[in-house]
Amino acid sequence: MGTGNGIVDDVDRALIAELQRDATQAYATLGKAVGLSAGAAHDRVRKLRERGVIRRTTVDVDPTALGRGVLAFVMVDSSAWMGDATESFAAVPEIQEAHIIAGTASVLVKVRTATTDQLQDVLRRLYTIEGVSGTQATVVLETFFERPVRAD
Amino acid sequence: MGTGNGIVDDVDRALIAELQRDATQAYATLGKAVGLSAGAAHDRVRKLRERGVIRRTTVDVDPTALGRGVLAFVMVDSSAWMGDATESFAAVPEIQEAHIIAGTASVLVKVRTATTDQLQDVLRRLYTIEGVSGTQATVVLETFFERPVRAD
DNA sequence: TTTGAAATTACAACTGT
DNA sequence: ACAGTTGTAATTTCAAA
Repeated sequence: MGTGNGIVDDVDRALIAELQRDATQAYATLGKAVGLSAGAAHDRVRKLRERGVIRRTTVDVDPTALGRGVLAFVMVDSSAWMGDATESFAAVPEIQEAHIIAGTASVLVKVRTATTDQLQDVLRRLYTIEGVSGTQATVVLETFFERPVRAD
Repeated sequence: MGTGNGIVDDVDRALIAELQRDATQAYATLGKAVGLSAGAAHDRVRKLRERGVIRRTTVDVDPTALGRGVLAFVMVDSSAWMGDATESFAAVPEIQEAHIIAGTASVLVKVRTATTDQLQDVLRRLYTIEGVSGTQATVVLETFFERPVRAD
């Protein structure tokens, strides 16, 4: 069960850490950083992708530059089981993450909007999801940091 | 003030959306997807990087495969101003994100550990940060989705 | 599984429009 | 600001250990 098929050794972890830092670097550079030839580094990274350890190569953007300067976390209380409400939350583009949480029957969502007015509008739309009985929004004043999952 | 220097037009947004989906694709492919030549696409992406709109190219990993299968959000209450406690939180490797939030003097952190025992240990270490007076941990049972910031 | 080399392909800079 | 060209550099495949 789970995705954890196969073993991720220390070299794999070092490769992943390097790729998290900069996925544009050449395999020769990458290999040198972990003590491997370019070809060997290429092979291991390919396998990490095949096995799903590396899910994708992507870019990190500045949310403010894209008009998503307001960040908030919203607790969504519900009167029913929300286990298969994925699509309902995914349909709201401003929602970046959605998690089912322990405790009360709730979903925790991470929301990014341009303004607080738009945040309010997202809350309104959350109430249209079946089973949703309440929301508690927490607005972020300053982000200390957001970083990749530690690989080592 | 802010990072939002210059304009991000619709073509830039389309480029970013494509790169978020797959940053390994060639500039020729990327250009075709948005109706640009390879060189023009390359030019615009370079400028987006220079301006800091694109912060870095990185890889998304499966947390479980790296032994970070337990996800929790922790509200950290404090008796003092936490405005310059960045380093204290950054020093805890299991903390993936840390944000100052409105309302009470608090920090919201996103934590990933292998086990709930390790989560407990992180909570213990949080209490060693000066000014921290309490924590409320919320464990995630299931993640619906985690996706990039919407570019369009 | 790694290395090393060869063929393919993409990158990155320049020029012209 | 975009397209086309070109030299340079990287990727990717393959044979061999």
